[in-house]
Amino acid sequence: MGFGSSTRRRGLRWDVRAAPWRGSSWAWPRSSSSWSRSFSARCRRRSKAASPTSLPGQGAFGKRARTMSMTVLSVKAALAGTGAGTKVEIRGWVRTRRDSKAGLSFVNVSDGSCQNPVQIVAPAALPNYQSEILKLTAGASVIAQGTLVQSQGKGQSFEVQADAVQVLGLVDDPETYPVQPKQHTMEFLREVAHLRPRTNTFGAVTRVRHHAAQAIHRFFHEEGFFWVNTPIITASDAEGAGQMFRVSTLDALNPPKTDAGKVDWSKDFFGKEAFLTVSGQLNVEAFCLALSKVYTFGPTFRAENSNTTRHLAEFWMIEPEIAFADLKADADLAERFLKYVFKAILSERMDDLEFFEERVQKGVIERLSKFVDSSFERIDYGQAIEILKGAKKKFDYAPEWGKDLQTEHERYLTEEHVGRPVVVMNYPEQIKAFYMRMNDDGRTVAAMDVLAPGIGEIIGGSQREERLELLDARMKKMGLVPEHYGWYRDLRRYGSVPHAGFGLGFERLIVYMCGLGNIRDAIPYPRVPGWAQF
RNA sequence: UCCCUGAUAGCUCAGCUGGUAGAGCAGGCGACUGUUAAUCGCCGGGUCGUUGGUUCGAGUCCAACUCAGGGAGCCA
Repeated sequence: MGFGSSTRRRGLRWDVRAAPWRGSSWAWPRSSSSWSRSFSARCRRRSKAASPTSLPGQGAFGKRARTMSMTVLSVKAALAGTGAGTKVEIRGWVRTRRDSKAGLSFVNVSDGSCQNPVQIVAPAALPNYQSEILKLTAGASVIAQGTLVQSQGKGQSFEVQADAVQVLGLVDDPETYPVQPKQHTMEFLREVAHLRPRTNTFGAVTRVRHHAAQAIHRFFHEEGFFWVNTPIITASDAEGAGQMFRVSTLDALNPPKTDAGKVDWSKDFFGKEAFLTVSGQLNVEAFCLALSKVYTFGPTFRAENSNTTRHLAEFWMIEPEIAFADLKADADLAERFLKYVFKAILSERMDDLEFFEERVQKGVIERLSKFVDSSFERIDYGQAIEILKGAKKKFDYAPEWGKDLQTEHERYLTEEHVGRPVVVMNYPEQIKAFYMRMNDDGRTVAAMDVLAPGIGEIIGGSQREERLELLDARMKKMGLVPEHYGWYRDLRRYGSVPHAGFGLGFERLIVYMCGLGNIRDAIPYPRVPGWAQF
């Protein structure tokens, strides 16, 4: 489908500079490379005693620092002018350095607390100005102490007039330091996943991801849900949701064999075959039928060989499950849920959204704003097929009752036909999972997909089949053996009630909110077929 | 897994119909400056993904392989 509409091979770019704080030329003298070779040695010296170039009592962790009423500030707090006029300490990493003949250098420092860096004004009179400050390059770590003042220059309201700039770690060989103050492709930065958190984009993604996760827990908590930690290792005979990663302690080269010559899994750690979970849904249903409103939020693993912009082998999934509920209640929950999370990001991380708007994808803010303000349309799958058949638009795949909706169909429905989020409900039973509840028409099940403009399907859910006979019938129809689902069937034997839930890939939510073009950039360390570096 | 496209300097790219490689940024030196991706001058830097093949000659043409991106399928 492609999340970023304009994303071609090298479509997405960014750089480490923070708008509107641009970098500059920041040449530093290096008559020889000896400083770099002695770098680690100097670090060791520095850790033992105050740097010889440091001012007395200025060491950040020195004894006198505590007696000087120095306030350690985040960059975020400093830019907000917290404690203006007082002595403050800033700790972070250099983004850019600009030198002035007027006898000072401007060092932009970031600590990840917010999008923009703070400008440290370092006068040439500092004892380590020649020896260290002029050698600062992107990525170097510093602790700056000084007075937080209103900036004399344009582009920022507050800056720090430094009394001391302690250099903790310089950058070894700045020419090859991967995170340069320039545009980089997402593909390149994936190869330096340990350094990409230092870029504006990944700082912003990380902050949005955190706020989204917090908002999700807050939403469920406020609605009376309980968070259930379903198992990551599962020995279920079948879960029926894709290829699974095997978990085993057997010797892969020489496993124990049965008389029939097959691998003897009874000798394995769990006494049977075990895998990484592909879904917590079946497990959480048991808690739903006791605690009424529950959800999972945890890692999920799929061993599918799918190499796309929207699949990961390891991702985080959110799966709420509600008892005494039907499909309509499920759809209502999905609508409240998405709007709550998007509202939270709009109000809490507008600085990062503005960055995405400017550098990653135009229109992301409007897309989210419209989303939270519009009511979701609800249509039947059958209606959807009729709408698609009557559409003037030519589809690569002709819509047909009984076949699943293609991405092009979903996007037509939500973007062109309705123009806002759509919930498509009641799909043909043959294209949906065994646990979905059979409708009275005998040919559709109570399944739903939430389709959103700009992405297509974002949530999939269903009312679960709570009637044992019908559940067994559907299992058999789909070639599953009911006896393999003993504990799951028990839930229908002992006080069964109508219940429903849905699943949502956390990273897909991040992609949508940030306007990213590839899900591999929505998770700190992506795992996909052929790639598990870092 | 299938289809398409691509792989040239630390990064991003140019290199037309085959005649032993260029730019911008980054880096080094210098000039200039309360600067904001500053600007200007000079300099260093590439066995053109790998292996074969065609050719007098291959970054360029062919084949295979490896990796990457996009799309599809599967799905969240």
